[in-house]
Amino acid sequence: MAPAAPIPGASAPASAGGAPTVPVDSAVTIEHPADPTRGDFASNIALKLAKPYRRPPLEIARIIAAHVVTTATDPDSPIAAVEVAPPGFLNVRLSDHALAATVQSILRNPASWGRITVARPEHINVEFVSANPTGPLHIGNARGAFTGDLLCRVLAAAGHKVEREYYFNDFGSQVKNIGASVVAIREKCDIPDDGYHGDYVYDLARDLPASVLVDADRTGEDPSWAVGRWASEQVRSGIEASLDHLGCHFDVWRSESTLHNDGWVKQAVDRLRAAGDVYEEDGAVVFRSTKFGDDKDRVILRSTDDAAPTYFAADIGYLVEKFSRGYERIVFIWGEDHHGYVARVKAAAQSLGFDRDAVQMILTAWVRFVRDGKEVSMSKRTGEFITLDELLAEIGVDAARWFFASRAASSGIDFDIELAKKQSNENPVYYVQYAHARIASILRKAEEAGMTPPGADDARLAGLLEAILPGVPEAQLARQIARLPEVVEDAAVSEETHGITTYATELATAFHAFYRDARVIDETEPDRSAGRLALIAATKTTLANAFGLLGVSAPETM
RNA sequence: GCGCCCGUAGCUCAGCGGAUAGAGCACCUGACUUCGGAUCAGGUGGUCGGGGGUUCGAAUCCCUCCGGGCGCGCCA
Repeated sequence: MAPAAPIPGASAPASAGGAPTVPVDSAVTIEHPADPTRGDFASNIALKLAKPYRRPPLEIARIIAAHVVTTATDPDSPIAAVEVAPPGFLNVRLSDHALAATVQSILRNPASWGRITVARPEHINVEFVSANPTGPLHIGNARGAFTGDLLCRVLAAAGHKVEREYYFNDFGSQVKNIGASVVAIREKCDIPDDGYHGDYVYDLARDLPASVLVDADRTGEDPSWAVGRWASEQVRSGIEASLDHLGCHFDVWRSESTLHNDGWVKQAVDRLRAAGDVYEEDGAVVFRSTKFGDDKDRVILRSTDDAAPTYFAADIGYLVEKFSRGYERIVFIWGEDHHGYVARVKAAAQSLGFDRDAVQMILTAWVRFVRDGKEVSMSKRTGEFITLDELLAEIGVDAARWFFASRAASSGIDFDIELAKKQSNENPVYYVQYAHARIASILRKAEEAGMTPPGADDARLAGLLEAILPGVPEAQLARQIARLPEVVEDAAVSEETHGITTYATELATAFHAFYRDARVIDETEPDRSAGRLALIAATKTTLANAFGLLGVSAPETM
């Protein structure tokens, strides 16, 4: 739940003289106790120091607590109390003053609430989806879209500079295959065995402009290629429209052919050669990837005259091209069926002289598509699949985003669209959105009653907030609000986003509980009402910003 | 055969070295003459796949077995 935060400088203990130097590693953590009555933060540092100091953890904890308490007598200290709990935890409680200051800062600058700056911001390229434009996106491809879009939002919120990229193949035989399929339908012949059969292929055949065939005829080109290029561009722009509908935008669309035409592939092969990491075998050129930990060496050219590069060769060229743009980190989001590919791409990066750790692969687990409890195979070739568009039409963007955001990338999903439709009304996203709409409603009502929440620069704000925070409902809500930045950090570090949906749900629960116990609009208690209005305004901002991380809408009414 | 991922409540999933293993859905019992009941309070439900080991402490780390998924083209 909480980040495993190393404590800076924790190897310099405060006890008098003769203290051993204690190596502190990531095993020392500060986290939120599962039980909120234990305080706002808990650390296991005393447990970790017990062994090197050869003292009981409880005793060490008491020494540290005594030291912290003396500094906490300062009225401006954010720490209100430090407690020691068996077997040696240190539990720290935040002061109302600190909580009030947090709420105030949210109201002062709502847009930046939850945005943080990590220790080392990077320029990161994230490539995802990258489905070949041979058919519309189906829910299998779509997982990468959800995962990648969410990751990019989180990385950006954490202070990284992020560029989103889609790589598509317009070079290989699949292009010709879809062209041949379209041509076959057009000429009322049977679709070839390796062709495509979905309804969209028939639509393409219907929409194909005659000029494409005429031009091919004039130049003497195989019409399958000419039609294939036309068809794949149609499909690609359809994919872009689907992703747009999802709220997922790409900064760069890169085609494989540009890598070949602009010389990146050749340059990459030359560099591998210069590094002495290629050899020739059976008339092919082979990259010695085993030198860098791969299981076997990989063919990069199918002949020795620099012709016929393999798909892998294009990927190596792509690595060179991407790094030439100055990224410090290059992330690929792949389906787990590509896991065998990780070692060879990292090997290539290393041979090319790049940091292999700057190349990172995130693998998403399989989505099994089930209908009536039985698996249905999805295939663009057979045309049997559920498209992203259908999914979004059936259950809506918000419910779909929440569904995928709630699951770890590594967690396999059984997707039953009938079940998803049935359950979409039960999707927790509505529960959280309801909390947001309810706050909006209260704020509207307050305005009608002539009560506006105190502004961020209202001199009375701090005092009004500190006056209400001793209240249990207020304090619990404020503590939930205050967690957003660390939730963002957690998500950015772990590169998993489901903590955000969990957090948003917990925040909504905290608000609903507050709503039950604390009446906001009360003309007889103007000061308390003003403080509570400020608190729920900050809650609304926090919910809205969490939705922003998820790409989910924040409705004023439902 | 080799490699990677995954087995946690009836279902879908969190937790990934700490304090009593959690949430949503489902099921059961309650709660509105006041700011939105798409709500709230409570309850039923678990050999964390099995077995060893490491540790003060294991769902979490290591070994092993069982079950499931995915890879192991000069395809893309």
